[in-house]
This record gives sequence, C-alpha cells and structure tokens, in this order.
Amino acid sequence: MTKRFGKPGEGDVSELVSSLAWLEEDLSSQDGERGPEMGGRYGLGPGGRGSIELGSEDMDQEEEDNYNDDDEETGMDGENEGPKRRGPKKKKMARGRQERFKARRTKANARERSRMHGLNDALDVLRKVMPCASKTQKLSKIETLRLARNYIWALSEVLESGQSPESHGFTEMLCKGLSQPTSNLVAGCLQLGPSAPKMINKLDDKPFGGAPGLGSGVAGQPGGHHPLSGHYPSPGLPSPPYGSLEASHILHMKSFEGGPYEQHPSPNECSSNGTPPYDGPLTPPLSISGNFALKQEPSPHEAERNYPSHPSHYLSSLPHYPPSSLAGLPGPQGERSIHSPASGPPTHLHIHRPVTL
DNA sequence: TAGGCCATCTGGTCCT
DNA sequence: AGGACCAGATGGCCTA
Repeated sequence: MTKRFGKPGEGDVSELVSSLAWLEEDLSSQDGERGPEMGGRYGLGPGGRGSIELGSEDMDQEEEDNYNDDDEETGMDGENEGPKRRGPKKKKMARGRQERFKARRTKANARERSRMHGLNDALDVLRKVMPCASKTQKLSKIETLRLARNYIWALSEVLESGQSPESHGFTEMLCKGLSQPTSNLVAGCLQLGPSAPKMINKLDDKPFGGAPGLGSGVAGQPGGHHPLSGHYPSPGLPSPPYGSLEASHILHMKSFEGGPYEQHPSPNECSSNGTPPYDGPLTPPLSISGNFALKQEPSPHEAERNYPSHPSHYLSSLPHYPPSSLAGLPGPQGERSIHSPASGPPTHLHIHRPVTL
C-alpha cells in the first residue's frame, strides 16, 4: 500500500489537516509502529539523527516526560533499538513546548513539500520547452538541467553564428554530457544522418560535469531508421526508456532557415509523423536579460494557461539582431571557444542586450 | 537484485 | 519567531 498526499501544495491548510488526520489514524492503527508503507514519506524520519527527536508522534502523552530517559543511554529499546546516541543528553521538552514544536515541524514539512512541488513544477515547465519533450517518458531532473544548459548554449550558437539547428554541431552541443538514453532521445529528435552516431561518440572524449559518457550504445543505430518517425528506439539500438517522441520542437528550429526568426505556426502542428500534438502545460513568456529566464514562475494552476510551448515561438517576435552582434560571448569558464562545441557549454552565458522574447 | 530516481522528513543556517 | 533554503537520510518504485 502506498500512500501519497493527493496533491500536496494545493490546499495548504486543508492538506495539512488531512495529513495530520491521516497520520493520526495510521499511527493509531499501527499501534505505534512504522508500517512498511510509511517509509521515508510521512514517516518519522531517521530516528536519532537530530538533537531533538520529536518525530515520534506515536509516543504516549504519558511518556513524554520520560522521553529521552534510560533507553537512550543504553541505546537498546527492545525492537526499536538503534545506534547508541552520542553527545550531550537531550533536554526534556515540556509538553506544551513539544506540541508547539510538533506543530511547527508539521507546518515546516508542508511548506517544504510545497516548495519542492514548486521546484518540480518549474522543472516540468523546463521539460516542456526542451527540444525533446516527451509525453511518455520525462527526463530526469538532472538530465533536464543538463539538456537545458546545452540547449541555451546551442541556441546562442544559432543566434550568434547562424549555425543551422540541423547541423551536427548543434546536435553535439545538445548531447554534450548527457546520459546515453538522453543522448539517444536527443539524437532521435534531431534529424541525424547515418553518420550521426559516430559524431555523438566523439563527444565521449570530454564529458563534463561528471555525466556518464555518450558513447557505447548509440553506435548501434542503423542508418535506415529515420529518427523523425517519432519513435525510438530504432531496431538495434539499446532501448532507451523513451517511447513516443515529440520532435516538433526541434522542427521549429528550422524556422531560422526561412529567415530570421520567421513566424511559424503553432508548435503543436509540427508533428508530421502522426505524433499527437503536444498538449502539455504551456510555457510563460521568456525574457532574456542577461540570461534566459522565466519572467514569472507559474503556479501549478497557471500551468494550464495557453502559453506557447516553445521558445522558438518567442523568437518569432524577437527583434532581428544580426548574428555578428552577438560575437564575443564569453566561453566556458569565461572564455568559451565559440566554434568549438566539444569544449562544452559555457558556464556563464551573457547576453548583454536585454531582449524580450 | 542492484542501481537510479524520486518524495518526504528532518535539522541546521540564514534572513526578515 | 517564523519562513526559506539546503543537505542528509530513508524508503518506495521502477527498470535492466
């Protein structure tokens, strides 16, 4: 049995109340023992870590005053034995204070949950604007961040040097430092020719950020499969866990070829492969002011608004700056070699002109 | 079954 | 005092 909060962060107070009610009910039904489903969630946390151990809500009120007594010294308490606690003895907590602490802790937990949900929502938004947004299999957090970093880097290259988003260099930049499955995903989203696998393998030379290398599996990609069929893996590939792909994002990048920041139709129309149109939460307007940044973090509910789903959409309204005006962007660690994708993405990307996309 | 990823709890620290 | 942020710990779920 797995218990989860329905939608934490939605109704803070009511959630808190229901959570507490659930906790009480569950604890009483388990006779003070942590059920296996408690696990780390809503559980009482690792016992004996903190200096104040109040997580034990199953503690009898009558025992509160004896809390922290003998069994602490021996470290043995029957079935609840744990590592012997070191350090100074904890101070007893008055009952009132303990209850206040408990309430505060519960509130803090709810806030923390909410905060993490906000963070995850932001990551979801980020996933949606990645060139390989997949409806069936979402990128992990770390891969999302890596891909986002690479994407920003690659887009800056497009803006700066007019490099085609279909070029190998663009793909290299996107795949730099990504895990094997994510690289496969990216490669599948991009229209790679038969030579692409080799090219990707070369990226294994200098993976940055401690990410796993890119090499081994991709090389098995047979040339016959067109990645834009919308489904990976192709026969012979190590099977990435990704299913149907949404290649529309990268297709939109083609609008660069038809002219600078050419207006294109809705991103959802670009799946020429029968892939269902992207219907996820849409993205709020982006603003470039020193970096790429979301103007405003949408609340979970705001995610339902009708934002265009891809940055390239905003590029259509971007004032046209000749690529040369972006020359001199700093490289990685402040001195990026702009035309050397293998050197890795910049750690600091400065776009000095404030541009509203 | 191991490993990756994730959600949650928790206590510490900093800030208002 | 209380909130935000952070990192460590823990256990569940899933996949190879």
